[in-house]
Amino acid sequence: MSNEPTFTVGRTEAELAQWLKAGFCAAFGEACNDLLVRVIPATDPDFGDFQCNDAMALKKTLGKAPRAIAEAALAAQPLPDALAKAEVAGPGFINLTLSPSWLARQVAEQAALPHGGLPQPGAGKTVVIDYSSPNVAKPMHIGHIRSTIIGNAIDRMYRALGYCVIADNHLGDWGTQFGIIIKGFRAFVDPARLAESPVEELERIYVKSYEQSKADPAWLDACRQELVKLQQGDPENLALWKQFIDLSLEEFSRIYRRLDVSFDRCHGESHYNAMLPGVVQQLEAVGLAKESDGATVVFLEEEKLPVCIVRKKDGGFNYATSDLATVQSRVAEFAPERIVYVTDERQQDHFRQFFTISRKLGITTRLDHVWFGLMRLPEGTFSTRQGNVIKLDVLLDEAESRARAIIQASSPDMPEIEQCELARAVGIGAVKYADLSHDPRTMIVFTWDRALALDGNSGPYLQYAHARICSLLDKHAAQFPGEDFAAAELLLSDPAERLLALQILQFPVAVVRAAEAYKPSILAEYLFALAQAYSSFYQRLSVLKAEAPAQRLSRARLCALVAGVLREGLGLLGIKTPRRI
RNA sequence: GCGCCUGUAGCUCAACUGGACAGAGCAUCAGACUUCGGAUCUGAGGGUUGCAGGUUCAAAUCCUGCCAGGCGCGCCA
Repeated sequence: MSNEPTFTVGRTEAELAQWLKAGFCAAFGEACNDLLVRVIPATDPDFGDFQCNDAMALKKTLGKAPRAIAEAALAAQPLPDALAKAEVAGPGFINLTLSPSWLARQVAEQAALPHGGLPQPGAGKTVVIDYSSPNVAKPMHIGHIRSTIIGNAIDRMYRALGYCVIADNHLGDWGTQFGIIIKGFRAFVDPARLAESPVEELERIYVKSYEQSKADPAWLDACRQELVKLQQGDPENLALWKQFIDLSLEEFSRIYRRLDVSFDRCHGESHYNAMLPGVVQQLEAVGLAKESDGATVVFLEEEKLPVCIVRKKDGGFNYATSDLATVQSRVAEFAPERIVYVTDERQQDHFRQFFTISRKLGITTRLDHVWFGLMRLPEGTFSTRQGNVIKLDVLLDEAESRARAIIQASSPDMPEIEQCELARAVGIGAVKYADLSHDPRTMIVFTWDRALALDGNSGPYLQYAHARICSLLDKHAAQFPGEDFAAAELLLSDPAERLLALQILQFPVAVVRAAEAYKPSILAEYLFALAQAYSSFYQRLSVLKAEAPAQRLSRARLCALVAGVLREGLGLLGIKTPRRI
C-alpha cells in the first residue's frame, strides 16, 4: 500500500499550528520557513487541550535548548483570542488551552456544516472500491465478512468525504472450478436440495466432483472438457453457468440486504474475459511477457517479486491477467483518482505483482491494496474439508437471536415486529463493530462471545448511548414544551462538558484519518471515546434538572450534538442507530 | 531456503506514525444519592512492550541480530 504520510488536522489544529508557525518565524526567522508545525490533541487533559512537539525537533538546526526555543516562539507574539493559555512544559512541549468561548464557537460552527463538518477532499474525484467479491457457487461464510464490512465502511467514509465512489463487487464467476461443477452437476445434482438451498447444494457438488477428479484421471479430463466447452460458448454449459450465477447472486443479495451493503456494480471476472488475449498481446508487444515452460510469464526480478503467469500452458488465463484487464477497463470508464482493493493478507504478493505490471503498462492511477488478517478459530484455520466453516447467515442469525433475548428481557412490552427490527440493528451492529473496532491487519481469532459482545467496547454500547440521548431529548420536549436549544449558547465550565466539546471537534479529524489510512478502527475508537465521555458526563451532571435554564439549554444542545455525531459516525461504519434499544 | 506480516496487563486490543507517568474493554475485587434508561457509571489490583544490542534530548514505535507464531512463494482465485 503506497501510504505516503499525510498530516491531516482539524480546523482548530490548523489554526493553532498557523499561529505557532508565525511565532517560530518571528523568533528565529528564515530557519523556520520550511518547518512543519503540527498541533495534536493533548495526550493528557491536565496538560491542556492541544499540544505541539516540534520545538524539540529544532534543537539541532537552531543549536539551542528546546525549552528556550519553545519559550521564544511563544513570547514572539501575543496570545490569540482562541487561547486561554499557552505554556512550555517538560523538555519543550508546548501546551495549549482553548478559551471556553472560542471552543464553544468552534463547536457551533462545525455543527452548522453538513455531515457533522466533514471536509470534502473528494469533491470532483472518483474512487473505485473493490470489495466483498465472493466466489459463485460457494456459500458466503465468515471468511467473507471482513472484506464486506471493512470495504463497506471505507466505501461510506469516502462518499462522506465527497468522493464519487464506485463500489464494485468483483465476483469470482469464472475459472477452472466451473468445469468441475458442471461435470459434477450433471452427475450428482439433487433437485430437492437444489430447491431447498441452492448454493449449499452447488458447493456439495463441487466438493464431491473435486474429490473424484483427484482420484480419477478420466473424471478430471472430463471436467477440463466441460470447461473448454464453456469457454467456447457451448449453449448448454453457458446456461448452466448462468444458472449458478443467478442462484448465487440471489443468496448473496439476501445477505447484503441484512448487512445493509450495496454495490454500484457487480461485474465478475467473466465480464472482462474477452479482453484477456489482448492484455497478453500487449504485454508481449512491450516486451514484458516471455515464454517459459510453455506458459507466458512476466519476470519481476528487479522488484524482487515472484514470476507472474499471465497465460497458462494450456492457453487459459490467470487472475493476474484478469485483474490487468479489469484495471484497464476501470481506468478507461471512470478515470478514477484511485482504485482500492480490499482482500485478505494472502494476496499481498499478487497485488504487488499486478500493480507493478500495471505501472509498466502505463497506468498512473493510484492503486491501493487494503489487506486484512485472516479470520481463524482458536484451534486453527477454517476449512471446508474440516467442516468447521461458519456460514454467514448462521452467524447473523445467532447475532440477532442473542440481541433478541436481551430486548425481550428489558422491553417485554415492545411489539414483536419492533423487537425483531431492533434485534437486527443491534445484532448486526455488534457483529460489524466487533470487526471494525480492530485494525484490519490484525488476525482475528473467532469466538462467538467476542464477535457478538453486547457490552463494554461494543456496537450496542454506542447504540445505547445514542438511544439514551434520544430518550432524554424526548423527555426534555415533554417537560419543557416549546423550548428550543438548537442555538443555545454552550456553557463549558465543567470538565465533563469541556471534554465533550473537544471530542465533538475531533469527529472530522477521525473520519479523515480513518479514510486515509483505510482503517475504520480509527473512527470506531473515536466514537467509543466520545460515548465514554458522554456516559461520564451523563452520570455526573443533570440536564433536565440543571440548576439554571441556560445550563439546561446548553447541556441539552450538547447532548443533541453528541447524538448527531454518533448517528453520523456509526452510519459511516454501517451501523444503525435506533431511537430506542 | 527466500519474502511479507505479527509479538504490548490473565484474555481481546489501543497508543494519532519518534514524544510526557504505555491506555481501554473483558475477567477479578470494592462501590454508585428518591434511576434525566444499570446494555450504565466511579475506583482498585494487574506491564522488564518476545529477547539482546544500537541510533538521540526522547523508542512499544527506527536500525542490526536472535526467539516464537501466521501467511505466501510458476500454471487456484
